[in-house]
Amino acid sequence: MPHAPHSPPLAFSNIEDVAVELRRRGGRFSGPRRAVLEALFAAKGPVPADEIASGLGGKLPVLELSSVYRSLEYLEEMGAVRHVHLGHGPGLYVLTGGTEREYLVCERCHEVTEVEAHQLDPLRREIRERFGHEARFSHFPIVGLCANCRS
Amino acid sequence: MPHAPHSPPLAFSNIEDVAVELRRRGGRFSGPRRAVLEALFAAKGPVPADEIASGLGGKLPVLELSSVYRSLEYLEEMGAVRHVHLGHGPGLYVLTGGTEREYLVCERCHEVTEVEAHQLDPLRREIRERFGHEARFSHFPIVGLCANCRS
DNA sequence: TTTTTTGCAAAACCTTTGCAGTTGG
DNA sequence: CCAACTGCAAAGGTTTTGCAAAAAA
Repeated sequence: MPHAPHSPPLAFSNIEDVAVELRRRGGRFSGPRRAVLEALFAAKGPVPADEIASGLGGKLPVLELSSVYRSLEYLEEMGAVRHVHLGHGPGLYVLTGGTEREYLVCERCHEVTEVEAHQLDPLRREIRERFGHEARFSHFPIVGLCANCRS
Repeated sequence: MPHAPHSPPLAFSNIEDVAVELRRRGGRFSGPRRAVLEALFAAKGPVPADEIASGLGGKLPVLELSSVYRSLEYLEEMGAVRHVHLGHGPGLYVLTGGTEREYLVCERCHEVTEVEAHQLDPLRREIRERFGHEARFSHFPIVGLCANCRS
């Protein structure tokens, strides 16, 4: 499947893959780091740190919020995780790898539409040609009116 | 949450125009509101609330930060002001009206490029056709690598 | 005078940090 | 064992809020 995003997509398809890379870098695969990864693998979309800390509503271990932030920071540095800001709330964390997703948010009903990154490639080309800027829509969403709210 | 005024872009070209509309809505044209507007008219780009509060570096009156936030909120509700988030710092406020501007930010060198809104119309069309979403790029920037950092 | 708005202080919210103790390798 | 990591507590940065006093109309 030919989609060539920008950076080499370290696709970690399971927790053990992350553990291996983490140890390769001299890191330790601690309880909290494992639990954060479990939460992220279990989550269906981007999640805030405090939801991870509270064990995604009860099924996973409860963690110290500051440790969650530190784990997320570490995992982000190693490229296993990224975060997005879809509005005014807290940052939301997702696993990288697999099919990269980007976000459209409706400013009226706040509906969030996930799209696969390569679906925005024509836009990226347009922007590159026009402004020389290589757009990633990976940190902030495209905000506007969804089809419903337009009418 | 991103709120852009959906109604016709009221273009206020000077402070008195805002004052008139403000009073028409039953509001009062107080000292702080005037000072906030002066700061925004004086600023060359989007500015954070605390810079407005401190009189843009000395030439304008010093205001209470909470009053600045309240004034900005009011002016935003009446469509004279909007705010953007160009990164992880505080929100940045700008006047609406006149030539609307949108922003491209380089994720490496943090350079901010202002573009006139209509320059993004082809992108908007593309997005509308593809996702039915009427994009405004007015609240978050388009983040990516600028021409320089790409090479 | 009446209602809105301000100033101040305090809190709320999200995130980071210092440090002593614990733990993974 | 020892560096890396965690828990806890505290602080940092941004924005909001409650309330009595001040000011606009």
